[in-house]
Amino acid sequence: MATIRDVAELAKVSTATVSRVINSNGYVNDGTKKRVKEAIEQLNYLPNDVARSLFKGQSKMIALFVPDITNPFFPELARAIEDVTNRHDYTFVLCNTDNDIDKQMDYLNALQQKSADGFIIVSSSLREEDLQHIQVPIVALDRIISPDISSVTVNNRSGSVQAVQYLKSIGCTRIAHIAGPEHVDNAALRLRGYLDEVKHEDWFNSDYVVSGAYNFDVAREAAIKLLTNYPEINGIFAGNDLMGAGVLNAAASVGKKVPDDLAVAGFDGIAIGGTLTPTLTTMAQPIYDIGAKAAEILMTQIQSAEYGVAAEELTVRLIERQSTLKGGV
Amino acid sequence: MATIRDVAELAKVSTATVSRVINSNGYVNDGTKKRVKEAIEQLNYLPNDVARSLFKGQSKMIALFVPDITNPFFPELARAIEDVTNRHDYTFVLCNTDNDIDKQMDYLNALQQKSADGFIIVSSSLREEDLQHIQVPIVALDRIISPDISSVTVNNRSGSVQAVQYLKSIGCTRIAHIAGPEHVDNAALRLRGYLDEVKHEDWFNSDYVVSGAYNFDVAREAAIKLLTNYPEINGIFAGNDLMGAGVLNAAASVGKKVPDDLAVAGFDGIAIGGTLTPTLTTMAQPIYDIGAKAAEILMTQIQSAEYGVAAEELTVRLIERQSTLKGGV
DNA sequence: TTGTACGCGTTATCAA
DNA sequence: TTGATAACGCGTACAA
Repeated sequence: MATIRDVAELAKVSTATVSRVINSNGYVNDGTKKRVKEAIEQLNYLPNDVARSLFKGQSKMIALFVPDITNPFFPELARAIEDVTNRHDYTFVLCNTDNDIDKQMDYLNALQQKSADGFIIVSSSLREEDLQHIQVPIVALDRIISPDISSVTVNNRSGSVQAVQYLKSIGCTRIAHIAGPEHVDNAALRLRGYLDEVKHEDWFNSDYVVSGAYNFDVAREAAIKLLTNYPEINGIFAGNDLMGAGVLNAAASVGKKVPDDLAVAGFDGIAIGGTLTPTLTTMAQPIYDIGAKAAEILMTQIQSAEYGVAAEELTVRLIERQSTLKGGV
Repeated sequence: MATIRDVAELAKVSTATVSRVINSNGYVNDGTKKRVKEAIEQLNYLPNDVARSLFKGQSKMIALFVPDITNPFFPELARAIEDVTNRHDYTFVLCNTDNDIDKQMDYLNALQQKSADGFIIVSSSLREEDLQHIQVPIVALDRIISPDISSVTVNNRSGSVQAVQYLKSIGCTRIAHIAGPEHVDNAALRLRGYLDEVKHEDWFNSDYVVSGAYNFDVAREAAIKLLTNYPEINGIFAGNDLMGAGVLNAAASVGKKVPDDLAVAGFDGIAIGGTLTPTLTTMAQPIYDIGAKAAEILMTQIQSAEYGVAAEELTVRLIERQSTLKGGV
């Protein structure tokens, strides 16, 4: 690897001049500029980013923390963030945290030692105080960690209301809910939204709410019990698409036809919803937009130290698919 | 952020001694060692990795190139690699290449400038000559780029043979194949495996092979046509699980019951196969193991310059699920 | 318009 | 057993 000194020698100038040419900084004669550029070309010179980082205290590197990239919600999010990151000539680091506090703290330290310029964090365990020693911008996703930390979220509660209203509108008269883990903010909000819309119905029964743990198998078993014990149920709102898939499979097990006997809607809008049989109606989060927005906010905050705190709430939208469209499939 | 000099001053020693303590290098008196450690503790000192990298020419950072992390095959792969990477105190960089040559070259250059220590590459476009200027270890996944570059692959061809044999064994007498893109190595191999097993059957008909482009919708449409034109087909081997999902949906559209009228098997063993209705039988690649193996090889090669070339071929294995198990669902 | 020289924070060599 | 110092490659005051 050629260094700036090699270029300087070949072009018969000082390293300072080469540096000026590279960074289009300060005055440099057109003739010498040309000589320098030729030398760069000839030596196939590329500046050493590590030396730059050491000097600047910045690495042009940002990191995304997710619990597990294997969770189908995160790949699209990661893709969006990486796209923006790359467009700005930043490097994208991915960290799987399993929501483990120690792991997150370790990543945080390791990346600070590498002069990482910012973090985008999806975590249901990290608290404000865990982040206080971080000297670079942070954007929280999916939940608000503190009023001092920028965030991008969606309208989970009203989105759920909308989903349940939709199920009613297509004729469902007994609607159950498969809920996610109580301690996860968005799961709690989605349950609230469901309750907002059904708790005053005379048919409402608290047994219509069961826990599916955001997990396919758990949701499947829960749905089988539900449909067996309460055959009158003709609509299910699942707290996420993965559990929606479980409900679909459960329905087939107990001989309920979807959507004729039972309408099913999920939440999230992950890609697999469109590959199920029947394809799954869902309240879709604008996953790509969430990631892109978060990355843009982070880029802005990195560039201008005093940017303040951003708090964006994006909007979910209904995607109607076969699981609620009678005469579908 | 405290520096090594701050620690040195506080402990009344030179930076050299602090360095020795940090890296357990060379002799240092127990008493002074203690003083140094206390100073480190007190100042909350963490060594600056950028300075270290500059000195060593290594960054403790490796990168994974995938076409698109959104493709459901890659998250589990990425997870495995990141797990190993993290365990070795390396940082994991993720790059989506879209299989675009220019993008890959750009990433390669950018990461070399950052002194990245190694690359794991999934690419159907990168050629040996594109990689010749890279000075650090590379592991190729899913296909062999050159005999000089380490690789981890699976037995696509014999795996496909096995899949088709299995379909025969459960009673399929007319088996079609939805193939992936011809120019993708593994798709070509899987097609070969299918042909190995059926081309001499008297019922074999070249129209039984259709292209599904490794895409859900394309495969779905292709399968609908296939099942409509050739109602005698009672088994379909899809070149990957995504297309298998498309076949499942197609079957529902044309009123074919899976698995009773039609058995379906896919390839890859991605997680969504287990969330479909019916769940999808598949020839599963050991995705996590592939990633972990690749990462281990890379780590070894980074540590010992002269390690030679590794070429591992792992084995796919059949996972029987509802789509081929009569009496299932 | 250009060059000199220092500093960014480490590690390793050499001498003491 | 410890310390002074050069080097890693770059960017920027400051001087010329």
